[in-house]
Amino acid sequence: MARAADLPGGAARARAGPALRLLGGPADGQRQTRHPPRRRAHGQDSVCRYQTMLGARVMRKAGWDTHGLPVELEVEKKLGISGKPQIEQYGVAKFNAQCRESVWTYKKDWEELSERIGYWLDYQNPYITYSEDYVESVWYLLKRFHEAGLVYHGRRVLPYCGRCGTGLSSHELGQPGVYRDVQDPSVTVRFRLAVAAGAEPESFLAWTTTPWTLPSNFALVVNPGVDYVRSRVRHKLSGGEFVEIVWVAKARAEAVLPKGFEVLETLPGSALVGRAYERLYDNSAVLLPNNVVEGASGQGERHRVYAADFVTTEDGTGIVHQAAYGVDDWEVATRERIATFLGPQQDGRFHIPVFVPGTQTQVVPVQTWFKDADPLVIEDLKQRHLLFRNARENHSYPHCWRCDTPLYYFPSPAWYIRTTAYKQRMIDFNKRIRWVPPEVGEKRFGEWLENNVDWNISRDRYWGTPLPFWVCSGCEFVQAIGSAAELASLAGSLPAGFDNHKPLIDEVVLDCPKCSGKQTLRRTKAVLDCWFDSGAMPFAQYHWPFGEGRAKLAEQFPADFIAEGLDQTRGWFYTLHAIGSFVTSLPDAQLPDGPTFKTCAVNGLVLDKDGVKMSKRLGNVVDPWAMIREHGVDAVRWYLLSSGSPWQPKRFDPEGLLEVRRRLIGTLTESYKFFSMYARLPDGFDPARDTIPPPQNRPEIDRWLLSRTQSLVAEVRRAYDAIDLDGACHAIEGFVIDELSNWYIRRNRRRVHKSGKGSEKTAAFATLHAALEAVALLVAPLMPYLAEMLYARLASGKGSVHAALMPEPDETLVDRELEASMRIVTRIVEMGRALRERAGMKIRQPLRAIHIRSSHEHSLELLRTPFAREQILGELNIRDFGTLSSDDGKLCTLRAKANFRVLGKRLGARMKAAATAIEALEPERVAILRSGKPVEVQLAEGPVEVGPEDVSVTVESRADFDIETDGRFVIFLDTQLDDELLAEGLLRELISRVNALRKKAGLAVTDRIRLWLDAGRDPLLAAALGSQRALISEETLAPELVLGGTALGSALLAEELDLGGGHVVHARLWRL
RNA sequence: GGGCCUGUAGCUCAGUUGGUUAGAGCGUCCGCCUGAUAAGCGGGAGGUCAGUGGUUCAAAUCCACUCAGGCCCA
Repeated sequence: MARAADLPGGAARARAGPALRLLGGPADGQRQTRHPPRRRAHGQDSVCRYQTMLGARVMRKAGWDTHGLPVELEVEKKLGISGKPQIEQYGVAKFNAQCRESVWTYKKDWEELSERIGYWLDYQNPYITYSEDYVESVWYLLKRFHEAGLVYHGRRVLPYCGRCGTGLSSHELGQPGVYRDVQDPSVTVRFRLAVAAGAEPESFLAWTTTPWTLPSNFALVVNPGVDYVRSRVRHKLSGGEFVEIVWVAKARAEAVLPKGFEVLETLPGSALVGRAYERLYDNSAVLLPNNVVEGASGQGERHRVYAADFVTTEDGTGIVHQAAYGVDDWEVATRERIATFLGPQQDGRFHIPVFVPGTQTQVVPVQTWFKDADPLVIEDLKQRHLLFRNARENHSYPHCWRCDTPLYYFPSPAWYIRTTAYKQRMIDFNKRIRWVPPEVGEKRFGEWLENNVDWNISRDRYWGTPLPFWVCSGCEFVQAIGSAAELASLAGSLPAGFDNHKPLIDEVVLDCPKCSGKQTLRRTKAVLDCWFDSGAMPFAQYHWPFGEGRAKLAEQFPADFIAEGLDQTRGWFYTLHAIGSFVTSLPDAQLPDGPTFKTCAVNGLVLDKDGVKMSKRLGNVVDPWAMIREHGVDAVRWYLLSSGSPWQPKRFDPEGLLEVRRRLIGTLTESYKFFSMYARLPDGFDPARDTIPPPQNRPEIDRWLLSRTQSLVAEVRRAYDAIDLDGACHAIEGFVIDELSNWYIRRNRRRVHKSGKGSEKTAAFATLHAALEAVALLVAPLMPYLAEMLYARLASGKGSVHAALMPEPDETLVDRELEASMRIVTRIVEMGRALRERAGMKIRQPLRAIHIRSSHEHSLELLRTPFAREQILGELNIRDFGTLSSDDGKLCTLRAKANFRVLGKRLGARMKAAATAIEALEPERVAILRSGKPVEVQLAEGPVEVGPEDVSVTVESRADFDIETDGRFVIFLDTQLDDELLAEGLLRELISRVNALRKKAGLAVTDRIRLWLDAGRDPLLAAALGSQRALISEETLAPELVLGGTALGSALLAEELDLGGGHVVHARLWRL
């Protein structure tokens, strides 16, 4: 098969047409190799192949996504180390070298698989996200973001492993075994009101399973819309009674408070907001600068009640303790601009001791592991009568998948891009993207943009694009670096072996321009979220804006088409959109002000046959190589693209591949074989040499197939244009199986069998050739291999099918009347077959006549054409049309049925009654309706006029002989047989049996035989044989035919053939 | 926990703006055919349209909730 590289100019084909600007989703040798077959590659490839065949120039630059945590994890595994401390110990330089190497582990396999499945990409000149040029482009982009004031430093709450000293990605949280049932404290704590209303102690009650976070408490939150009760509670103690006042959500009071509590007051949560309470602990823990909201720190008061919608009354007290170790908590802190304390730091240990307020009583010493603080805190609260309830509970809690350590959430420092600043621009641009299917753009992606939050672009890891931000240790001035040259000039010189990755880059120290050279700038330690790499590819793949990058991008921006999985909505689709929407706003970029990609085709994941996601762990992954070996690439591609909406998950069932092979591929190749077998014979067909009758001089059946072929071309092109690959598949499948093979070829076999030349035969070959060639071209984007094979043989000398132009429908060949006529023919034939079947009349037995009735005048006209007549009589083996007339209603009872859709709108509630009345209409009145006039129907509410369009008329048989009807036609057969018809039937049966004998004897289709037949004392049979010697000879390829008498010598085969109806013939045959 | 999507015959999937008896292919059963076909023809069985409630003359279709699965985000 032609490969990208084989075409003139390599992958970028120099053609006359406009460019299709494709953004290839990055290949990802690390993760995707040997993964389940994705539909993306096939879908994207098919669309591009189609565009190429329309004459477009398609750039097919391959790309490698090379950075990121998955790469690091793979290397950790390979080295047998785990976690950041061990990586540092191993050496970041060595570690990153391993990562760089590891990316290519599967390169060969990936390329080979792509090549094999026909995923047409240029691997000669791919972009690689870790390359110097790529990273430099990314730096440039980041610098532009920074210059535009869109980059800031803040914090984000992430699951953290204190032992490994690292945050975990959500992907890692999804690992099996991360969530485990464990027993944890479940405590309800009293937060004393700063000002009690009465003499009795008064508290807010809050519940937590993480007492170690209590020293870091900064606020309580309530749901403003929920009712809270102020209750008096009495506790029986050994020494007497203890009475107190507590606040909980009204809905939780029964569950939380002891029996006999007394509700004193009910208030909505909103009324509690702002109330102050006494802090549980003093600590001198780090007061976090609240960088998420700039300049916000300390504006909101600590230890007060705030409102938050996330508070529910499903568990706890309806009042929630807030510490900066939770996502919601952190949101409250930033929204309310509250400066927060942190007890345990990133190593999971308390760095500052915790004291009882106003005392020197130390509750939690320095270096305490966060989980070990739980009992210390509980014991202290108990001592101070602040523990309302102390219990333990089983719940699901996340653990580090590497080391089993319980995780905790931690507000980690992070760099952000303020995407919210140009959110509206992204929303507007999204409306200009053509999404396939549209819902993804409107809903999933649209709503994602509506709810846009700033993009956290930093990762505290090693193998990634280093963030090009140098920060002053003194004044926090940030210097963004936009190129290697800029860095070199500011630094004076770069270390030997500098490669713009960690760790060497971290040694580059710059002078702070703000602090007059006294302080130094050091690079922030983090690396870039590798999704930024992916989203930057439109620019970075050309090393924009350096060198020739500017010119190349101008040619290729924006992209016409991208395709990826639905899971990329917030991945690649978003990062492309977010980066592109910013870059196009830069005047000096000189790019069209619009979206980065114009069309986006989304496809679903492939699941296993039980609908479960494929994963190595479950062992339900389909090996693409094994599949291809067994079924072939074309079957796999067709299967994945032909069933179901491509954006929906696809259940992968190998049985389906078998079906594709049997039905479509089998039928198509056999159709071709039929053509080639006869065309290759000496008196066969040569399109170059033979005088081919022009279409208008060919028989109707040929013109029908030519017409259908053109209609198919139009339909398939429409489907391709709409990126409806499923639709294209179905149109092609229907044509090849039903029309080309099961109708045209079957109906025309005899024309081709005829020996010698003739315009009839040449016309059949030419027609078949045209249809097959069109199919080869139409399937080329979907089944590249079979298409190439067919095209090479059908159109030798014209080159690769993938370099050919997609045919355009030739309207002059389309004959809609003829197509309509054939549709009627097929319908009559189907009904005729059913009648024959029921009458016990085999097709081989000729019948005298078929009678047809129809009330559709036009249908009758179409039936009266010689073409329809020939097809029906030939296919059903009937001598003649009997009566062919307008339906007089004598054979059938007419019934009317209400057309609910039309009538329902008009009648509304009276619809039901009308339907009943219409069904009860007398046949005579139905006949009036059928003749196109309205009738009046009586309903309880009064008369209603019913027009012909308000009903559909059906017919029911009432004849005493067998008829068949589809409501439009009524047909019946004359099954009376005379000797002549019987004789012909016998003859046909005989010929069929003899040919079966030939096959049984192992003879080739072209072998000639000597045939001896003896009808014994069967006068009818004898007469039939005697009168049709020539026919028998011809049909059985038996130039030597002997009837009766003594059979000579030993035959190849001798059998007694039972022809049915008591007729038996003895047959012997010899090879000549 | 949130957003989006999906749930229709044994399997893979269609099912138009709500409208007649819910379809196709495969599989299965019965019968036929078998010299282009891992084919073809005729007929049959097989559905509480995930469930519950609602709107409506009318719901697979619209609404709400529940259950199950998927993707993404927490």
